[in-house]
Amino acid sequence: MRDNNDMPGHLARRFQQIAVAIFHAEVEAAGYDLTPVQYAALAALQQNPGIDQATLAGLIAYDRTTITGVIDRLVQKRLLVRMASARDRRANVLEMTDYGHATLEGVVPAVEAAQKVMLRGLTAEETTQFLELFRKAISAVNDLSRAPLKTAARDA
Amino acid sequence: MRDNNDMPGHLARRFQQIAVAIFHAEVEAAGYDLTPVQYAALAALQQNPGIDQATLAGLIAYDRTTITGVIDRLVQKRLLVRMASARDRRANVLEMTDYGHATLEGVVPAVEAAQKVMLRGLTAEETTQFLELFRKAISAVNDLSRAPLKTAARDA
DNA sequence: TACTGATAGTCAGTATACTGAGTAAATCCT
DNA sequence: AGGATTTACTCAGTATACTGACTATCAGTA
Repeated sequence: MRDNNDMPGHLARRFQQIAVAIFHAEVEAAGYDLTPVQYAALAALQQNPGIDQATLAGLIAYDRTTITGVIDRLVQKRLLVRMASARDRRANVLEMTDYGHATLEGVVPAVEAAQKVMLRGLTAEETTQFLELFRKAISAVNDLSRAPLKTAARDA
Repeated sequence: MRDNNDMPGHLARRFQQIAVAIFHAEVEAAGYDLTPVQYAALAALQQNPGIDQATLAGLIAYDRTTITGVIDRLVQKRLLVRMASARDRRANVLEMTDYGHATLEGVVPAVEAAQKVMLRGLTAEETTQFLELFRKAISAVNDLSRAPLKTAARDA
C-alpha cells in the first residue's frame, strides 16, 4: 500500500490546511478579521468591479452555493454590498464599499507575508518550480470540479 | 497586486478542491461510498492497528475535533468500532471490522486511479518533482497548524 | 499523597465546499 | 410569439476543519 506522503491528494489537503492556519495567524496579527476565501473574493472583485456573483465565483473557482455564504459574510462585515442588476433581474451586482477597499489595501502586507511563510522551506528557484507545476497540474484538471475556473467574460 | 495564480495558498485550495472531486468520482464509479478523509483514516488504521483517536489524528494530521466526526461516520458505516482502552480510560481504541478491511482493499484501485487522474497534466519526472517539493514545503511548516503530523509513538 | 499540569475526548459554534432541488428570469429556436 | 433550455441565485442537508470550552483521567512532583 502506498504511503500517504506519496498521495498528491493527501499532500494537497495537508498543505492547504497549514496555509489557511498561516493566513489566519498573519492576518489576525495585522489586526484584521478575514479568511483566505473572503480575501480572494475581495481581491477579485476589486480587479473586476461591478461583476455579479456567478462571474465572481468563476474567477476564483468557487461553487455557486459557496459564494452565496461568502458574500453574506462580506456584506455583514460591510466590506461590500449586493445590488440588483439593471441588465439581469436574476443577478446580484457586487460593489465594494470604501471600507472594503481600505480593508483590502491594509491587509495586503499580511497576505504577502503569509505566502512567504508557507514557502519558507523552499528556495527561490524551488518556489518558482513549485508554483509552475501547481499551475500546470491544475490546468489539466480544471474542468473536473463543479466549480471550474473561468476567465472574466468581457461584457457584451 | 499579485494574481491569484501566484499565490500558493490559492493554488493549494484549488488543487485540493479538484482532487476531492476526482476522488469522489473514481470511488463512486467503483461502487464505494468513502471520502478522501475517511479513506486516509482507514488506511492509517490498517497499518497501525489498535491505536487510539489521538494517535490516528497525529498520523494523518487531523485535528482532534475533526477526527471525532470522521470516526463517528466510519463507525456508523460499520467499517470500524470504538472500544474502551484497557490502559487508559480516557482513550478510545479503534479496531477495523472485517467489512472495513474488505472495503479498504476493494477501494484501493479507485484511489490509485484518482491519484493518477489528478496528476495527468504532469510528466512522470514532473510528478516526482512536484511531490518532492510538496513534502519539502510541508515539512518546513508542519508545526504551524493545530494538527501537526506526528510519527506513531511506539507503545510504552 | 495531594497538587499541578498535561492529555483524550467531546461539544457548541463558525466557515468552507459539496449534492440536489427549487424559483425566477433570460435566451434560444422554431 | 411561445415553448424549451439555460442561467442566477437560494436553500436544505452533509462532511471537513477550525476555536474555545469543558470533563475525565493520567502523570509528574513536592
